[in-house]
Amino acid sequence: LSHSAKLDDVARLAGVSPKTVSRVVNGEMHVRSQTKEAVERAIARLGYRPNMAARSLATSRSFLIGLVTPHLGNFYFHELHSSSIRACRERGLHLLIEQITDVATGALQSLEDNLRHMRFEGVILVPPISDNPAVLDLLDRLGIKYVRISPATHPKHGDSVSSDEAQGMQLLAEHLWSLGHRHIALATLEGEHVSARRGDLLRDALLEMGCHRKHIQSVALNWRETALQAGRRVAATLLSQRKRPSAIFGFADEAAAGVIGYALQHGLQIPRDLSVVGFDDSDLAQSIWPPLTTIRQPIAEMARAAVALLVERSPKGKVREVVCPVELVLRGSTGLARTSRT
Amino acid sequence: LSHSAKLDDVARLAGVSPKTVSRVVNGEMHVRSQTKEAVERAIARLGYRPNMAARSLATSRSFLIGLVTPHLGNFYFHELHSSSIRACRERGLHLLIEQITDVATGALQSLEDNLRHMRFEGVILVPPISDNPAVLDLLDRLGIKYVRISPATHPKHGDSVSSDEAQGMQLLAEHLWSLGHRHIALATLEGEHVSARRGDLLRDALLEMGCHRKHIQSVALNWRETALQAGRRVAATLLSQRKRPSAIFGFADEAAAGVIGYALQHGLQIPRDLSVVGFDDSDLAQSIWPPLTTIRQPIAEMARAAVALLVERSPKGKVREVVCPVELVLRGSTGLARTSRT
DNA sequence: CTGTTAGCGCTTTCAG
DNA sequence: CTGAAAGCGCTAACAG
Repeated sequence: LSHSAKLDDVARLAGVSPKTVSRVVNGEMHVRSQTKEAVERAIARLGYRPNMAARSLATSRSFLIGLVTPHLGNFYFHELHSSSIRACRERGLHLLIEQITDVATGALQSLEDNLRHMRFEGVILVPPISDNPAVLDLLDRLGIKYVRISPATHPKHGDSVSSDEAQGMQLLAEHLWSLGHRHIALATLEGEHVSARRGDLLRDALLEMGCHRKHIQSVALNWRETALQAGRRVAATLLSQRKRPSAIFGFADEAAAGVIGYALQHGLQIPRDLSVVGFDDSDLAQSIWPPLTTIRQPIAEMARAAVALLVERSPKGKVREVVCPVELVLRGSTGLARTSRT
Repeated sequence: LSHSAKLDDVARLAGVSPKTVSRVVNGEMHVRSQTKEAVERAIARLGYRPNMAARSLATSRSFLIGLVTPHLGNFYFHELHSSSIRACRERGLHLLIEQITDVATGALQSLEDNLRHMRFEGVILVPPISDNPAVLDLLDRLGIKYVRISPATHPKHGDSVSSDEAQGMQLLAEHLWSLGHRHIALATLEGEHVSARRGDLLRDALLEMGCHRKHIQSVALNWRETALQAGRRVAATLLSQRKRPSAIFGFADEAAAGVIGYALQHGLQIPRDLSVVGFDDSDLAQSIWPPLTTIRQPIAEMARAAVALLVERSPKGKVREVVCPVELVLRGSTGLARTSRT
């Protein structure tokens, strides 16, 4: 097992030409199974592994996928990152994470540098970057394929993979409504992207169900604070009102956890006095008490779909939009609404 | 701005030889500033970017650093990952994350495949993988440089970067002791690695301070549940005892948060009835209520040190062990111990 | 200080 | 079904 056997070494040992070895390695057909076996034996004996750089140079492929993501360490992002790594590996590709904190400043230039340097075969855009026009333009200009995860704006602008957010919000609305909740508060994120959109979708679903517009209250949170803090702040605001909502939706599980934390601490019982729902089905959802009723999106599946879109050539400029089903996960944070109070 | 200008194109436009361009690109000296400027102008005009693959092939360098990490999405790991990415970028390297969930099964083989395929220039080992003998052996066998983050076992086995855990535990012990705490419980993780070691260090510090051995109670948690859940479970156990500790240490902020959550929910006030301390100074520490007294380790600095160790050749097989200082972060989760109770 | 030559390890033509 | 030649874009080693 020499320190690094080359293709030629394998060829010599197997008594064939380099090209034949290459064929076997790349799984091309038109190789007699007998020679193929001989080559495979030689490969095994020498512990041969193709040299990525050489292969890249010859094929002008990079075998690299980029993941452009903000600097956020919560469940959703982590899950998306690791699922993407796995999805790439399944196809013999490698994933490089390009973290871009601040789209405003020189970060965009630095992203451009990296994109041109790495020659990614495709790029996955994580929200809210999937809605960032500057990044979209950059990619278009560089002619790099990309797929947008859960975009909320610029429809038909590139391939995308989303979960069925509308369906999720519908499920949540039905669930809360059926429990008798009529005063519902929505904590969403400000800006133009999925999390922000969730509030609208939930409101629409509730209105359609017959909920009074005035009984739906929404609070837009900013990105400065952690979702947990934001949740606490929202709870503080909402629960100090004379007329309190009987249920609160948090744009993410972390926010919902913040709401619960604040409520418990101030003597409310959940779900007796307040129902809380989240989004993501993160590990937190099961870890806190009471465990969170929430919506699960199939992140691993979404990552796999994204890589597939990148790899499989799109049919003649057709924009492809994959939508994955979501699931309502019922847990202990929701219960019957108590008879209305002042 | 052609779609991909090569070194030769730049050379032609600048009226110099390819080698000279190469020199400029790689910042070698011995280039007259006049020619250098001409080359730089040509590079700018053509939007030239070196081709990684070609460069790799020629230099037999990969410009790639691997980060071997378990599948864990909490603050510590996220911070370590993104800090490492940045640290690599600062040196013109790229970081590839190799996630290895289950060291037992074929994961080790798959890791070997990847390591040999990618030809990393070095590998960063995240705990508890930094203590995994199988992985260490593999790396030694493949002759790949590595640096262990916060190893707890196999001392002197490769370069390492740690935070000064003993100092951290000392600070925590002093803090709790000075507040009058005499019955202290330690929630640690089972196994042989940093988090497990913390309990011992804290116990030692407390003993030295004069704490009765019998008044230090420790609970070892397993990896099955989330840290938050583990924290809740520990709290449930400890707080149901006749003789309750007046302070609890959680091996990580998440665990401490679990303790706090459980305690609040069961009518205890913090820190009036119970003081809680954590480790990491994660975002959670500031987000929950009361905010957590904890130890901060300088993760970004540690990542930078790790990359530095990988890049700068070690002096003649000397094992280098970098230890970074930690910091006690005082917040609201600790307070004076109440006069002892039954 | 600058240029020339050769080749990194693989894959692509294009012939057998 | 298999092989020979040429080259991907860059840099090493040597010359000048």
